[in-house]
Parts: sequence; structure tokens; C-alpha cells
Amino acid sequence: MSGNGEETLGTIDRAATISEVAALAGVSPGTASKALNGRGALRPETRRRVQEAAEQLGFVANAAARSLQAGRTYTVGMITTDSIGRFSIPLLIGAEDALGAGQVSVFLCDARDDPIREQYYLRTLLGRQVDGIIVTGRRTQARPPIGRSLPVPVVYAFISSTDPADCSVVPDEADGARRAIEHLLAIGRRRIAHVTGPEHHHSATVRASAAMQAISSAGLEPAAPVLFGEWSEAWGRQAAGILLSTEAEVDAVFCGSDQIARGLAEALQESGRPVPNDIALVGFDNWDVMVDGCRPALTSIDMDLEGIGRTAAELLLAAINGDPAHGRRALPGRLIPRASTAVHPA
Amino acid sequence: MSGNGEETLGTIDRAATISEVAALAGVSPGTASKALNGRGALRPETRRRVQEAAEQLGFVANAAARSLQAGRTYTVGMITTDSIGRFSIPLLIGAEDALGAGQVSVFLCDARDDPIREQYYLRTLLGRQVDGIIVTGRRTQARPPIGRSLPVPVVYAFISSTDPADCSVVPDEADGARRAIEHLLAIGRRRIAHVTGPEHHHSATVRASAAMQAISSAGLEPAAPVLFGEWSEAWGRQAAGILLSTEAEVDAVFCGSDQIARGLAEALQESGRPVPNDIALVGFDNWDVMVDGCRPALTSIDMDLEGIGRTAAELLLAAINGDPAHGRRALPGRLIPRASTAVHPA
DNA sequence: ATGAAAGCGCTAACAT
DNA sequence: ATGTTAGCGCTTTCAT
Repeated sequence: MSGNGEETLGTIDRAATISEVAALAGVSPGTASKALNGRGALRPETRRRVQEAAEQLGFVANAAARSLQAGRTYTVGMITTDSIGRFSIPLLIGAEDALGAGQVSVFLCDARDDPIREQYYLRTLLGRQVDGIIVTGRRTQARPPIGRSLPVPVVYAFISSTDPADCSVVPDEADGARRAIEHLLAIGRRRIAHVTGPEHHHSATVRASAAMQAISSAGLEPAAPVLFGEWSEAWGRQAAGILLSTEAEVDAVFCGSDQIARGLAEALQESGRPVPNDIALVGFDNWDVMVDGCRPALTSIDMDLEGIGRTAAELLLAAINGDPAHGRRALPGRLIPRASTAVHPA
Repeated sequence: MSGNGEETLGTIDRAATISEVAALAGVSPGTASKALNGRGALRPETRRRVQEAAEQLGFVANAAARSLQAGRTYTVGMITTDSIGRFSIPLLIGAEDALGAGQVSVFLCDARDDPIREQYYLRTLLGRQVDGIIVTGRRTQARPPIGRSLPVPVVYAFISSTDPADCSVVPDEADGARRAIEHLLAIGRRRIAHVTGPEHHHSATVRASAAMQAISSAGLEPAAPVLFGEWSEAWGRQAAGILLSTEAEVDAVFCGSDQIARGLAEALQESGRPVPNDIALVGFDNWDVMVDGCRPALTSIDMDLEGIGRTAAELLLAAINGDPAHGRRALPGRLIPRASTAVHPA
């Protein structure tokens, strides 16, 4: 075994302290602190000397010592209630973006749908004196607050808290569904069906009822009752069969996810019903590999997850600075048009 | 504006300190510390009283104070050199798994392929006195060390460092490619082609040359020269056309990625060449949405990214505990057989 | 313009 | 068995 005191390859043992910097520059630690933080009134020459010494020793201030005295850590925790996945990444990137710009670091915790782990991480984060916490998850359904009377602000991103006093940032899924329907109407489609995920899934029901409502608002009837199933390509293929076997003369399908839409696209074309000429298709999620892999490329609703992550982080920073927000903010999505709806309006 | 001193909804302002706990329990801070950490010799009754007081106040020890005095933070940094993405997630989960078990928290930093950001994060992490750093990235190609003479150990995961003294944990891509070829040979295929990503991409060349070598080792010739292209389904479809237009009687294709394989599968079936009966197909990555969405379901090579993340974290913990490892460790992958190669051996 | 000293919250060594 | 003290590295008064 190594590590028994011999020099470890290219590794120095200890970071320099500000006292060492001060000593090297021939000043007191207090003066060094001022010099490095641009505070106090120092001779430029002194400031320079200290900075050089710091440089030379590769000095980086010890954040623990700093936050111990400042009462702030410039650190936030991010807890994903389920697992880190496809949806968490853009959220994370967005949050990291907004926080990193504010010199704030992120502790990432993956609770994996386990309430025990969740509480364990919550305690850990509080022990680490994070300045705030972002709670995320894969489902948009409201969940009970992660804690009561926490000493730091919490913002929910993508998911929301059942407590209306909590601050949540969520996608406006109903708005997304409406945009999808309106787009299909705009290209002249009138016999629109909706195929989506499981009926017990919040996103599925929200999107479905908004879609149905948008169809009625246009004075139309849906071409078929909503088809609930799974969030998979296989279900999309199956649903295509169901739709084609009815007498309904469908001319467009809005799907609850890109995967479902892709499955549908495949099955429709195989049955000799070209997309979009015969049947136009809109997906949901705007997931790159799905919308690009689909033939034809898939028009889809983008929930702007990165924006949600960024907004959540900004609200958290505001709360940390004493200006907390409350309630649910629903961010609008965008429709990204592609070949699966590229036809001339009627 | 709120936050001006009025009570913020359900929020307490300050976490309790150990002195407050001690006062409530009627003991000194030192005794409280011993009671809560199971050290020293205390009357069970005293220990209990302190624990109750801590409970009552919702006490969680201030990690900054603790690490300031312990010289350890029980924190590691994870820098993704490119962006957080599909490959980073399993790595992250694996690492988080191993570290979380050791009560170690993870700072996540996304350097986005920007050396400036990378160095900024490195400094940040060092300032936060992390006990160690994991460096990851989307490409397996070796990269220059992230820093020289760092005061903490570093382990590279998925990517590797060009400095052989550094510790890297990478997938054994050549081994994976060999397994793919051997599997195809085992089901009786003899005319094997290889379609993969860009020639300038490290993974593409490593996998391609290992595949070619495995084919020669069996005393065979490849059915066609390696087809280099993109990591996309579109390229897979295109490559299918190329293969079918030659006189080569291909009976199996090993693809450098699942996306390429899926594109091939689609195009082959459309050209009346059923998979796997006519042409068997093996992908690479074992990416769930691709292997399951593909028809037939796709046999693929799994690089065990989670295992790589876990191993990297374990090696980092060992290094932190004074037992550093050096050099590159290549972890073997696994072949996951599915319908795209499900035929009876010849 | 600079230095000295105190204190953030905790733990470990020492004293009682 | 418990209390007291010092100090981790930094910043911030308050002196000088």
C-alpha cells in the first residue's frame, strides 16, 4: 500500500492558508484578507504584494471557514425525488446555469423515490447549511412538502408542492396541449384523436382534458375517445391499429409523448396512411432522439425544462436574498413544427 | 417585498447550535458533542437528555464548523467536462451510490466543454475543500490532466487522463466489440459488416479495429470495409442502403451505436431483408429507448456505466483514505441478447 | 494604512 | 462523568 507518508505523485498535501499568504507578503492576516477581497483602505503596493503571494502559493480561501463566519455557504441542494433521468438533466442544467453565474454550487441528491432517502438527504443538506433547496422529480403531480418549518427556502421545479404557500415552477401542460390542437386546426385538420399515457398519470389526464377542451372550443368533436395506455412506442403502434380499425376518419393525432407519436408514425406508414398528408402527428416533450429519429421528423411540444430549472433557481436565489415567492408558476411551452405537420393549410 | 423581518411562512430563521442543545439539556457544549457523537464516557441518562434536547430543537450539526476543525469535508466534486447528458447520468448514479453510502455528498459541476469553466470549477471545488474530485465526460478519449499537483486525489471516469500516473476508470470498448463479433459468430454468421460513427471519434476507431481483429482471428474476412459516418439513425438507414447495394452478402451487422443499429433495422426490413433471419444486428450502448423501440428488439453491448461510476467513486474514497490507485482500469461490458440476434446457431 | 483580537460552531485534549 | 479551553481559517471590528 502506498499513502504511508511518501510523496504522492504530483500531489501537495495541504492548501495554503491566508496566514501563510500574509506571512509571505509580510503583512497581517487581516490585511491579507482585505487585500484579497478588495475591502478596506490599502496601499496599492501592499495589495499587489499580497495578491502575488497568494498566486505564488496557489491560495484559495477555505469556504468552510468563510461560511462559518458569514452564515452563508453559497451552496444549494438539489433533490430529485425519483431518479436522475431524462427530465432532470435539462432542469439541472438550467438551475446550474442560473446558480453557477451567482457563484453558487450545487449539491446533487438522488432520492430514488424513497422517502427515507429523501429525508436523509434533507438532513444532510441542512447539516451542510445549504442556503436553499430545489426539489425536482419526474412527475408534474403535486407532492406533499418535503419538510415543515425548514430554516431555508425551498423551490419545487417541474413537480409542485401541495402546499399553496410553497413556491413551485411547473410546465403549463394544458397550454402545451392547446398549442398542439391549435396547430393541427391551423393546418386544416378537423378529425383529431388523442393518444397518451396511463390514465392514472397526472400529465396524461391534464394534457388530455386540455386537448379535448381545445377541440370543443373550436366547435368540433374529437375523432375518437382519448386512448390511454403507456408511455411507449409499442403503445403508439398498438393505438394506431385501434384508430385505423374504427370507422373514425382521423386526419390528425396529438400524442401525449414523442415516443407514442413515433410508434404511431411507424405503424401508420406501414398501413399505408402517410404522415402528414393523410394523418398529421404532434408529439410532446420535444425529445431530440425521438423527434429526429421519427420519420417524418416529429412536430412536438417543448416544455422548456431548462427554463423551468433556471426560473426555479432564480426564485430560490431571490428567496435566499430575503424576497421569497409563493405559489405555482406555470411556464408556457413552445410548439416546434417539423415535417409531421408540414402541409399547406386547407 | 417581504423578507423584511416578518415571520416568513413556516420558516424558522436559524438552525440550532450545539450550545443551545447543551443549554437545554443542562450540560456543557463539550459534553453535548460527546453525547451526540457517541464519544467519551457519559451517563446513559445524560446522553439521553442531550439527544432529546437535540431532537426537540431539530439540531443538525453545522458541517462547515465540523470540517473546519476536522480538515475533511466529506464532500467530493464531480466535473463533467462536456455537458451533463445521457452518458453522465448512469455514471453519476453509480458514483452517487458509492459515495452516498459513505456519507459523502457530491458537488456537481458542468464544464460544458469550456476549459475556462473547467478551471473555474476546479478552483471552486478546491476552495470548498472537497476531499476529492471525479472527472467525467462523454468521450472515452484520453484528455490532459485537469490540474497538476492538486491537493486532493482525482479519478477520471469514462474518460481517461493522458498522464499514466493518474487514475482512470474506463469501459473496455475493444472487449465489447469482441463480444459482439463472437456472439454473431456463435449464431453462425460469417459475413459480418461494421457500421459506426465518425472516423475521428475515438470510440468509433477503437470499436472498429477490435471488431475487425475479432473477425480475422476467426479466420474470416469482414463482409465490407468499415463504414464510418455519424452517430445517428439517419446514418444507419443510409448505411443499410450502401450495404445492400454492394454485392457483399452480408448476414450480420455490428453497429457502433444503438441508434445506428436502429436505423439499419428499419431500412433493412423495408428493403425486404428481415432481421434477424436474413441479417442479424448488434448495437452498442444498450440504451433502453433504442433497444426496446427497435423492431426487433436490439441485442446490444452494455458498458456498465453505473459500474464505472461506482468503481471510480470507490477508488476515490480509497485515495482519500490514503491508498491511491494509479493507471487505467478498463471495465468489461456485457452483451445483452435480444430478438435482433435470436436465431438458432448453424 | 495596517495590526490585533474576537468570534463563527464544533470537537479534542486536558482538567477537574 | 462532566466542564473548560483552545483552535480549525477566515473576516471584521476596533485600535493604532
